[in-house]
Amino acid sequence: MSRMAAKDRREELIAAAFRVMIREGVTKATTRAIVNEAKMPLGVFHYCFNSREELLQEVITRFTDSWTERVRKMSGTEGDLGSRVTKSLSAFWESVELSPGEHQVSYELTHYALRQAGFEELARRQYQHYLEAHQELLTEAAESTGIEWAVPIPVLARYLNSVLDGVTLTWLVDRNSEHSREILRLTGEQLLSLARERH
Amino acid sequence: MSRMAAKDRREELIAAAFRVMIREGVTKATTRAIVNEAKMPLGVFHYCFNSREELLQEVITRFTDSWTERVRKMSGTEGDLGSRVTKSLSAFWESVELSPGEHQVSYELTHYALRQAGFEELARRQYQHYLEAHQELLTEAAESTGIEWAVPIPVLARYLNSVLDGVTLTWLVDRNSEHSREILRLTGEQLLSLARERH
DNA sequence: ATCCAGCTTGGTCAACCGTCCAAGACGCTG
DNA sequence: CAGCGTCTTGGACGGTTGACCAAGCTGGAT
Repeated sequence: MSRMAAKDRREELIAAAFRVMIREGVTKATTRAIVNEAKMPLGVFHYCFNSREELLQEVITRFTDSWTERVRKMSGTEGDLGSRVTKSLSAFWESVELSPGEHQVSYELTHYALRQAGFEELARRQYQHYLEAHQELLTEAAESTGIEWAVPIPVLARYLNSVLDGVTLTWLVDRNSEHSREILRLTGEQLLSLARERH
Repeated sequence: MSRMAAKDRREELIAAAFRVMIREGVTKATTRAIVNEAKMPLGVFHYCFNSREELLQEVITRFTDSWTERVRKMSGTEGDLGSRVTKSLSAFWESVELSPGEHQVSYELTHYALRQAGFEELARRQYQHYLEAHQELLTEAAESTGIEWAVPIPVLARYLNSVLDGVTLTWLVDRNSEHSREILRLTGEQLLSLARERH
């Protein structure tokens, strides 16, 4: 194998682990499966990482960061509240149908973290960031369209996050795209009914 | 060990497996952990089950059946639509806070089934039954209070199921009971806004 | 040219896993 | 009591896993 800095190898291993997880699930992402995917000898693994858990931790944090960033970019910048909400929800759903594996892995990682001693905080941080991203989305939408929400933003953000989580999970199981889209449309309407003129 | 029919041992093993899963997670429910929990020698396992998968399959189907039955019993039988909805949602949430482990295991089993070859159908059946249970709940509530839903029942049932799934999952991570209850209250209101006089 | 920190590699280890089996013990039936 | 289906048990097998290590290699600094 050509010589490579440990830092660079870490990156490639993380990317390889991510691919394996999407293809075969988190539990199947063993040290051997990962180095095999990265086309590296087994010994590399524990030269770059102290443990498999350390890699998993890295995967989780990167996953969280990349997804929150993507949520932030879903914010539309023009049009009235209705079209902005619709556009955001459509963008979300597009990402789900485009890469279902990523979302499936996301759930698996959450449940893995909830069970793994010392990882609970990572799961909490994950959802904390999701909720904050949705809060920003709602806040910005309200401010730039001159309305205010009839419900506290943190609660509304959690409502939004929950619906998206639930509809995604259900879709991952039965792949009913038609009904899923209907729910997002319905959710959009419900959201609009909670907006009122700023007093 | 005192003599016992294989059928009876199967039941005890299933129950033991269930306890182990709640305590330590689905992946930790190994054949040895299960027989140890049931205080039986290891050899018993493959005398009662052809494989670990066969046990898992049994656990999943029983879990599904027991939960759908519980959902059906959440249907209130008196009062107007508003109080019935509130009561059902409260009953649901009570069950979540009372036994979080069961719900956590439910998610883990779903994701396990989605990855296990030949188990996809089991996961589909699980959510199919949940959706049907919610449909019955909504239908019965509408009929006995003289209203009709402004949205097709299957879609509304999926909406309800998604919200409950999402809020439960989020709560399992951050345990924010206050906000979770707020969401259920909000969901109840949204539901009521979708009910109209039968024409 | 020498040196040395950093990188590479294959093999090895103990632990754990699902599965299987031989040999025996039990208890009902004829 | 003899026979036989059913249950019981401890041990064993092959495979996989995370982790570790000794030995060698590489390439830039001195």
